[in-house]
Amino acid sequence: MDVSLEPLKARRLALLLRERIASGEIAPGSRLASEPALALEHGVSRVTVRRALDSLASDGLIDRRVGAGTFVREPEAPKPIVADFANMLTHLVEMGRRTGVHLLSFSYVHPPEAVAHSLGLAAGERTQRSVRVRLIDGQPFSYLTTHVPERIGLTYSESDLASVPLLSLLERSGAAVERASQTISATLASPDVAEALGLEIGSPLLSLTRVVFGPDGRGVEHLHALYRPDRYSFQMELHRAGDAGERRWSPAPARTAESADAVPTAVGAA
Amino acid sequence: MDVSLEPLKARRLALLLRERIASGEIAPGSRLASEPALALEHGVSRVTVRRALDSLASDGLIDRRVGAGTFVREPEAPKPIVADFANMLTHLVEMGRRTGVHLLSFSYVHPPEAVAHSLGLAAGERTQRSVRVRLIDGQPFSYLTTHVPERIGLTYSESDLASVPLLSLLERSGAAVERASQTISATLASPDVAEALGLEIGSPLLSLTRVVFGPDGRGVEHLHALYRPDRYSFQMELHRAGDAGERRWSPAPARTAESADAVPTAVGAA
DNA sequence: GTCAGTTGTCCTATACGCTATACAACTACC
DNA sequence: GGTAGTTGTATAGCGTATAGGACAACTGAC
Repeated sequence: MDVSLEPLKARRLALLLRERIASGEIAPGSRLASEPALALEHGVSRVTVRRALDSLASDGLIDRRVGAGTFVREPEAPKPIVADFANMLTHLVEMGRRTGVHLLSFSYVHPPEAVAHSLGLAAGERTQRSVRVRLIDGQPFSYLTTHVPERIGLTYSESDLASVPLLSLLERSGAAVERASQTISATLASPDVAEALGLEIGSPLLSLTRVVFGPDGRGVEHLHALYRPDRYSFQMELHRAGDAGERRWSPAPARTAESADAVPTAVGAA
Repeated sequence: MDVSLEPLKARRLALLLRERIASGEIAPGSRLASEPALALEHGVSRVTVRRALDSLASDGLIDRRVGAGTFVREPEAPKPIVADFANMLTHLVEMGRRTGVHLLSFSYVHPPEAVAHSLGLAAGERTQRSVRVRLIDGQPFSYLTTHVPERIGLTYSESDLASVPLLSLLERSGAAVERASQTISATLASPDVAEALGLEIGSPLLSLTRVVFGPDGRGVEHLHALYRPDRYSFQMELHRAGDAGERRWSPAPARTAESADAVPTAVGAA
């Protein structure tokens, strides 16, 4: 995908409509508001509206019919992956086997201070840094940047990383994983990430930062993952735990990956 | 909040630099490349570079000193709220008491198809729709849209909703909550949400969709929440559960809100 | 102090995103 | 068939982002 120099207002409107379509707020098959109506609604000229729609049309999201209107196309979309939480890492390992991986970068570096601190490294200690893109059905859906302390990273090779899930490699090397801490947030696609994931710059991304610790309490892996929200989201079930008046809840070891995939897409794709 | 119309190339460069700073790739306190150097490196004019830097400076990310250079400022982090997962709803109830709420909208409507379906409503059945903005320290951080079946919504008033947490209202009305299903994703700020949260249109947002069910299996509440990622993020601890070779993990009833706030800001604020 | 290098400010010229308007071709509906 | 409403196309003009250059004020190192 070429870096499309889409102007400001047009780009914003395109992104906004894209989101509404992806979230099901505008149902597939239904007619979009007319170009003049959209222009009025968003306070832009019709030319700008058309540029935004051009972008959606070229991505096959909408169907324009002269004299009739523009319609939301039925998504031939491969259903998004829904990651379950209760057995999260298990699921990830399975996924690593089912999906493809592109290794974009592999090197030993001095990690950013934040990474070094979270891993508990000594000053000046190096890490193995890898950047990978995960694919499902040939479509990229996640952009992973990992840092592993050099002493551990040396136990496997670059080609290992391109084929075997990292968690398996870590266990194989004897660096047992004991616990992990992770944070979920949201961010925008920077140019390099956008290109790798086939997105426009400034598209929304799910962001996950996970630090995995070994039994000795030392950091084993620092993962920064960026997900395309239209192809990947997190799903969990909460069940009541505790007395009636207590209002305590806990995540439940919910459904399997298969049943989770059967979740209504309008919810799962949000 | 004025919609700052940041141009194309400047915006891109600003985004890129913002990411490099946030990720720690450019360490706090260190000097940035000079403006002419950045211009050359990114193939833009110095004017454009300066516009990008203006944006970062106005956000307090960098410090420009005439004759010396521009430096990455030490983040005086306004600590973001970190929501813990294990006891999620409990935390939410507590938060509802500590934080402020603005009720933006309150009405009875025919819900979108996706909402009606997830709540298990009959065709044509109405819901009570409310839009609220949550504040912490007077700063908005979440935009909540809820749908509650009409029969339940009638048990409390508009003013109740503006002061008492919705979950408490539901329990007070006898509609005991049994389990919930939720999905986490990411999206962009639409104009109305952007204004309510004090953001620019197109800013990234954490998106959470939760459907709460009663003991009879019927839907009690449909919540669509949008969070400012710089003020709110999700945090969880994962602990190994199961045998050594099994690689099973489960969320842990982790730390309290206080200790969670002590998480390195570079991670929590990503 | 000297000097290379930095940010701050101003200028001109060009490129282009955006608006506004008009009209043609087409479609769905009455 | 008529008609209102739609998308497709073209035009002109305005505002502004961008490029490129020049100079001043300032800093830090030598």
